[in-house]
This record gives sequence, C-alpha cells and structure tokens, in this order.
Amino acid sequence: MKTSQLLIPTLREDPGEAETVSHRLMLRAGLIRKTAAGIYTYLPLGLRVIRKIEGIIREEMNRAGAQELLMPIASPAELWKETGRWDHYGKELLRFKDRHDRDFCLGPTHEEVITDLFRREVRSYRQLPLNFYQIQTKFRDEIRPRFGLMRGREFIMKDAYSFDADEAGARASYQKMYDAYTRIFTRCGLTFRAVEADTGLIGGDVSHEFMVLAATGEATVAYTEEGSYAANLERAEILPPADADDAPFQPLTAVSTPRCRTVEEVTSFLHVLPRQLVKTLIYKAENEPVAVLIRGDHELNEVKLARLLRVMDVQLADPETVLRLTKAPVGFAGPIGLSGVRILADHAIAGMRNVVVGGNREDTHYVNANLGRDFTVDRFADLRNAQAGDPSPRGDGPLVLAKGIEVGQVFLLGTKYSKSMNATILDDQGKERFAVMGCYGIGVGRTAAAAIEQNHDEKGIIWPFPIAPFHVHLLPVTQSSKTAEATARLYETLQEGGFEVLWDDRDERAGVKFNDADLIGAPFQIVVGDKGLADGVVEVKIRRTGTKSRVSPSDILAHLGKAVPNKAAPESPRPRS
RNA sequence: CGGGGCGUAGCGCAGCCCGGUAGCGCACCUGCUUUGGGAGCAGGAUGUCGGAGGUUCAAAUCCUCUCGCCCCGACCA
Repeated sequence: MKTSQLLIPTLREDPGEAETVSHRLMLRAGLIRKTAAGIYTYLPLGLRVIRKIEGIIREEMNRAGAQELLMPIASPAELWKETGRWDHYGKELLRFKDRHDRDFCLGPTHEEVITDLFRREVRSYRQLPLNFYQIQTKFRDEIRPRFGLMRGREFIMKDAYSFDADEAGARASYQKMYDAYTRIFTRCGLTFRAVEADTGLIGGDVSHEFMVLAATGEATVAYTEEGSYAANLERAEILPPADADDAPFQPLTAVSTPRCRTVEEVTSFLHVLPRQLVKTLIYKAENEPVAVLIRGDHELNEVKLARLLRVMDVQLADPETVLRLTKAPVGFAGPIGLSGVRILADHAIAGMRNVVVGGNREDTHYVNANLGRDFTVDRFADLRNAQAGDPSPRGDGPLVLAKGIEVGQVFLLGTKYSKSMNATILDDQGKERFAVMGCYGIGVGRTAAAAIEQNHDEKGIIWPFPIAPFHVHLLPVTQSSKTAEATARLYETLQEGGFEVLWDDRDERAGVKFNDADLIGAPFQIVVGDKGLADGVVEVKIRRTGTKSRVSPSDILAHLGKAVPNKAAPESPRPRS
C-alpha cells in the first residue's frame, strides 16, 4: 500500500488526553481516534492490527475444534431475566427500549444468547462436545473508561462457549481452550502468564486469566519464581501462618488516642508497628453488617470476603452504621464489647498477642488486647490480599507480585446457565441432563494495546512481526528517477515475496519519513536513496534493534527471510492447577 | 457516585487573577529555494473562545446553570 492512499494521521506531539504508552502511541501513530468516551474508531492502520490478531485467534480456535458464528449485538431482556442478570448485572448493562417499548440491551457478553440457541437446536449427547465462538463488538457501560483500547466501553472481543454432556467433558473443553489461548498469545509475540482467577459476575467454578506482564497493568499477579503457582491477587490464597506469638498476656489497658483514626496515626502515636495492631472494618454484605479483623499492615480482600459470605458484593459500611454498631465515629471500631454483629477475622489474627485495637469510643484504643480473654471471633478465614514475600499456597517459595494486563480469561461455568435457562440434552440412558458449559474471552483491542505496552521505545511502537500492520516500511529518501525506479521494483519484489509493504510515497523530507516509520513500528524499514544506489545497495533497518545493513536489492528477500522470526506456533504447556 | 482539573484554529497551548483589538508553535494553502533524521524565506486561510442565561457601556475573562472530556478514588472482568 502507498501511504498516499491511506489515512495515517500521525501526530508529532503527544495528545493531551492520553496517559499510558499504548494509548498515546495508538493516537500518535494514527491507529485510532476517539469518537466518545471509551468509544473509538479504528483507522486503517489500527484495523490492520486488529485483523491480524483476529486472524491468529481464528486459526487457533478452529484448530481447537471451535466453530465460528455471529450473534446479535442487541438482545432481548427476556433472556437476561431468565438468568437473573437483567437485575444483577448493574449499570454496566446498557439498556434501551425499541419502538414497541420492549426492553433490550447491548450485549456485554453472550452466555444467555448462546444458551438460548443451544437449547433450541441441540438435543442429544451425541452432538457434543460443541464449542461456538464469535469475534464481535461488545458494549459494557464502564464507570470510568480509560487508557484508550485498554478499557473502553465498546470493544472487540472474541468469546467462545463450550457445551459438554458431563463434567469430565467440560474439563477437556476447558483444557483445549487453555492450550489454544497459550498458543494465541505466544503467536502474538507477548510475554504473559496464565493465572488462577476469580469468576466474578460470570460465575462458575474454575477460571484462569491470561495476563500480559506490563507495568501499566490494572491487575496484580502473585506468582512464585519457580513458576508452579500464579494467581490474580484477588484470588491468591494465603495459608494460615504456622508460627504464633506466645508472649504472655499483658493487662488490657484503655489509652487515649486523640484524633488517631488511621493505622498510621494510631501506630505512630503509640510507637508500635502496624503489625501489632488489629484493624476492625465494618462492612455491609447485602445490608447485613459484619465486622472484619485484619492485621494493621495487611489489606482486606473484598472478593474473598464476598465469597466467604456468599454474596454478590460487599462494601464498607457508611458512617451512620458504624456509629450505631460501635457507638463511636469511624476510626475507633474494635472487637472488644462489640455486639449485634458477626465478627470475622483473617487467619493472621489467631496468632497475635497483646495487640492494639479500637476502643469503640471516640479517641480511645486498647493496648494488650488478646483473643479469647478480651474478645472472640465467630470465624477465621483467608481474608487478606497477598503481599510480596508471603508463602505460596503450594509451598514452593515466596510470592512475587507483578502488574499485568488481562487479555483473556477462561471459565469453567458448570451448569449455572444451563440450569437457569433449562438447556438440557439426553444422555446415553435417555435421561435429561443439563449441559456443562465453559466460556472463554479474549479482548482483541486490549491485546493490541498490551503488545504496545510490551514493545515500544522512545521513538514509537515496535510491532511483533505477526501482528504488525505492515511487515516492511519502504522509504525512498531522494527524488531522483533512479530512486523512484528502484523503490517501485523493490515494492513488487517484496510483495511477490509475501511481505506486506507500506510504501511512503509522500513528498516529505527524509527525517519526517524516518520518524513516522519509527513511530508506526513496522519490523523492517528499507531506505532507498541515491547514496546507497550508487553502491548498488539499499539500507535495511531492523526496528527493534536499530541494526542497519546494506543489502543489494536482488538479495532483499533472502536477507529479510533470515531476519523474520519463526512463525510456527509453539507447543502449549498444561495449566498448573 | 466523591475529590481534583480542563474545554480558546486540525493538534499542543498562552491569554482569564486585574473585563476593552483573540494570540503563539506545529499542521494546512500559494510561490521560490531546499531535500539521507521532524527545512528556510515570503505570502495566505482558519475561531459561534463547549453551550445557555446573567452582571456590565463592554465578557474568552466576573456570576449562575448546563454539557463534554481528563486524572485520582470508589467500581468492574
């Protein structure tokens, strides 16, 4: 393609609205433009990248035995009411009415639609297993869209849904998808990790997230260096500590702590370490208040709390509730004498002695409080976030934390949707059974953004070969007819050799072309100019390394062929579960 | 939804505090020169100052309301 025939509006300056590298570079390199908050138009160059990623996904999904179909963007409220998600999904579900006043929504995901199709069309276990996928635009009305394609409201997603006759079959389908995902992200040239994950709103029993490791990631991953354990921070299990403090009980004493509300304020006022304090957090779980005890230097994990309480979500109680329960303003809650509310505690609390707790009175804390003697706990559980250095639940070393971008997630759903929507098949005994399902998503645009986060320098993007919008950027830098002819010949040769070539035929100065080429990030740049042609060569620059070599045009295909990374997909490892 | 900030030319911004001629850089158009890492000179075009109301002789500037966007948090897969 010639540059003059494509809209590639590169920007010399950083757009004010972009913070992260991928967002900034996608705007600057002319890949996308914003249409509304969290809603983007893909320009020709950006769309080429999207199509490349989709192509890799299609190949691997088909290879794994999935079949492509396409579901509608709009779906009727009735289906969502069957599973209860019309009420539970919240404001992320964009609802609207048609001209007949019927309720519809824009699909944020498609379990309901595919399960409806399945129950209408599939009767027998003999037709299973089945796996359907689509690559399609989703809409989730995010509270705060950000970082360009990383978290948009409208975004392109590959979603797949597997149906099996039994649990074992479903696990096999899950494993196939896990393996396919590993191949897909490897082929996209990404450094990633599959981690154990929570199932969230989608529901289900088992889930892995595929995380591209990058500093700008929104999620935190906990893993061991040896690599046998990896989990999303919100999921990472923490074993009860083996060691307990066995110091003798000291007498309980109330102390005045004027205006000391936070752990930081209380501990520095009393000259103790945060790990000697127990904070008491009052939460609301579906309007039922609950008190949670957490060590001062630990962080409560709301996902774990919600799972323990078997509720959709939990939130910190409002100041009025805290005042009613503890008879003190926020900041002074403690377990001693606290009544009318269940008291939960993180495992770490069990082994602590002579701790600082809130006094349930304004400006008052207790020191030397002790479990058993001064207060009781209704239930101990794993309720905190993992920290770097915590022991792995598999006993294989300390956990390391890293930031990651979630580009894909696989769920073993079980019968959650087939039950609520009555999607049954007949088994080999002629008996009706609920189909056992799995669902599998990949954020296509987010994968492109993640690739940029991982592959860039101060000049611009450095595309991995398989998802680059073009393989070769052809840059004539002198005006002579000799250069023009050599460029045209090279363009033909390269295309015949199977390379996708972007030919910068603009009447621009060399510097402009060089800078745009570095920004756009094709793996190879070929500079054609009188200087080189006088010696019978053109200059090939490898974008990633900056290495330049002088190559005779007749050797160009052989030269590039050597430099192209092996395109074959690697063997996929098994999940660690 | 809470906190902070920003809407002025296609893009990046100044002007606003202290009311009185709307400006700078880049991009764009014309001409000449130039042409291997974001060219030079000369000339030119481009704005309902986000919108509505108000105060005032006079509003980009002050006041009120409103819309949009960005950042932090809450939230979310």
